Amino acid sequence: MSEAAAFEPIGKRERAKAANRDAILKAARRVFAQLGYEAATVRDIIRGTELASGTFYNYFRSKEEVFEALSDDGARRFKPLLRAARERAETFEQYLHDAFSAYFHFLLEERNVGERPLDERQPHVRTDTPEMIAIYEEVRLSLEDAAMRGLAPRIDSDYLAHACIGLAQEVGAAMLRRTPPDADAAARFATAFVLRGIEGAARND
Amino acid sequence: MSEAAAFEPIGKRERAKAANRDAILKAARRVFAQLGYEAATVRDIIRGTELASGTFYNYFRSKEEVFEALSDDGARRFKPLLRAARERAETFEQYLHDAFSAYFHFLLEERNVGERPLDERQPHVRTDTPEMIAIYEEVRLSLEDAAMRGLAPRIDSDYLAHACIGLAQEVGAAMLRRTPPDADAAARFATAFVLRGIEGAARND
DNA sequence: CATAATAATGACGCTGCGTCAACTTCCGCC
DNA sequence: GGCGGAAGTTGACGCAGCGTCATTATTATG
Repeated sequence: MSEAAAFEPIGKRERAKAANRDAILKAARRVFAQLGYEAATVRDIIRGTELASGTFYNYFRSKEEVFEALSDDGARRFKPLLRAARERAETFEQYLHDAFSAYFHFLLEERNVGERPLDERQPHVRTDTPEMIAIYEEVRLSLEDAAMRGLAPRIDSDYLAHACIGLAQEVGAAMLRRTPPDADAAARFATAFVLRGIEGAARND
Repeated sequence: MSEAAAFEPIGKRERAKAANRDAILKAARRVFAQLGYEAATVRDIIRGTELASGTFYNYFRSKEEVFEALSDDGARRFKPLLRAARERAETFEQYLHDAFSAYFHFLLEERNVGERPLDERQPHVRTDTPEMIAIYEEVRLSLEDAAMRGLAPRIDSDYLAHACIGLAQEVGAAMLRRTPPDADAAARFATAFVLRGIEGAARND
């Protein structure tokens, strides 16, 4: 026992905190999926754990903050994929395809983790957490970078980034509604669309 | 007095109902703008009127339903603009431009009506009301129609419609954040982008 | 082992929810 | 005109979730 403790450098306290935080996030994911974000309450979340109601507030200030933590989490897992696509890409088209493909596959996986039947009546909520804003920046920088290197025409990169993101969001949502969802097809669509779209928009600056 | 009443065909009851419903919607618009949708409560809304709390529930089942009514309202006002653009258009490009232009100008006006300082920290909420779904259908049909008549290539019209809508939403939001917002520039961007984008996507079917 | 530091607990007061019996207002009819 | 009933309004009520905080339990430290 004592040896086991010796092998474990971090304190019991620290471990418990991490575990609690995790339990809350896991429960929240479940509850949001089941009841929908709007209907869910802090009490519902905490009931999904072994903890007492007061404990929740040692970790998060509100339901909203939990949601942000979850989004942030997703964004944080996704960002490296995007960056990898950027670094790996040799052509602009390849970058676009990899980025969209990564996003659509990511969406698929996330949905499966949530394993909800996806009852499409609940209002869609989207928060702009720091990590999500960072993703926007990543996209914008990639596009500007490509423009700099002559791979893509110069263009209003702010609008362009937003156009790509909006497109990805909506096409992604549409993809998820299909049976079976085909992330690769969606990625091909988006890539082709944006690739030529940029040329069109460039002509118009 | 009696003549005035005679000139007024509809009953007092009916008029009061319309007025109450309207008062609630107006108050809700104000409250949502001021406190943000999430933070707003039914009580806040009803306090913004002369009515009693119970009366609210004679008109709406919940805050969500009020929000849907407001969105529906917006969508209902916007739809004719879209349809007009479709009927007026002689080229596909013109249709696209008119549609985007209508949307971006519509956004600008709606914001001014709300006259909020637009404190960009509140989460963005989007509900798919019947009227908004109808708009999606309108867009999709327009695009299919254009494809049929050979004005635009045949293409996955579901993805395409979603791409256009997502693009319009995000670019529209970005436009609103600029000072001053330029709806025409945004419309030109979106039109050019989509016009060529479609060609690219078509090649990929 | 004693003591301090830290975190978990759940009862508490408060606020908003949706309901409903009582009340008010309006309409149709004699 | 005025009476009866339908339609609509009202606000108090019971209930549930909120966020807090004094208390208790657990862990770290010397």
